[in-house]
Amino acid sequence: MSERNQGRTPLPRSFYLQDTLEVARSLIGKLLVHKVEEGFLSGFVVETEAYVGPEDKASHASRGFTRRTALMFGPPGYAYIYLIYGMYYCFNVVTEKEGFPAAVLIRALEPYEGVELMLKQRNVKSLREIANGTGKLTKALGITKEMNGWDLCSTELWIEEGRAPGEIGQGKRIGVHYAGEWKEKPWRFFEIGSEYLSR
DNA sequence: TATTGGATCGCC
DNA sequence: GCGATCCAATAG
Repeated sequence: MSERNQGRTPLPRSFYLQDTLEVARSLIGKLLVHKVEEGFLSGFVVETEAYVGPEDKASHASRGFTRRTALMFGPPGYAYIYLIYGMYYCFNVVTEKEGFPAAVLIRALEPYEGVELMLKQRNVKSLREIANGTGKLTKALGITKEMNGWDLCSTELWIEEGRAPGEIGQGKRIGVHYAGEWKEKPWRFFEIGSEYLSR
């Protein structure tokens, strides 16, 4: 590693190489960190969704290999970020081996470091409003399309060991009404009882 | 080149 | 419950 990172250790690429559902479940309790000029902006992951393979009609990759979805077909451990509804960014981590399109969408965080700056960037007053939604957490952490394709095994934007998660719940994915039978898959994971979940 | 609609959010 | 706002994916 060319640069010291104050002792912080990003999860290894082997973590993202695992089965996508396993990654989605294991991410609960991990810490997503963005290093900025002012310091660190971070939060514990409390809600995720898995998008798995070329058949999953809820996944962008179901349309095949395109310029947009190329990252999902690539090697694991990279950020897949896209603009939605013209205004908000969604942050995903690419999973599984190269050639198999899959990713995990991070839907909500429990704020940890840089709370004051995140409150300011979100223009809200309470902790629970900072990152309780996928478009909200990217704004809070300052994640933009510029970071699409960034290596998460790096010292700028990464995920590291966080804390032990509480009990983990599972349910249907949100906002994928167009996906036919695939919208019924229980591929959303969340920490039961967390005050920082979306919706 | 033109059209369409979305892995959302905040305000009415 | 609805409009914002823009880009990728399609169709032509």
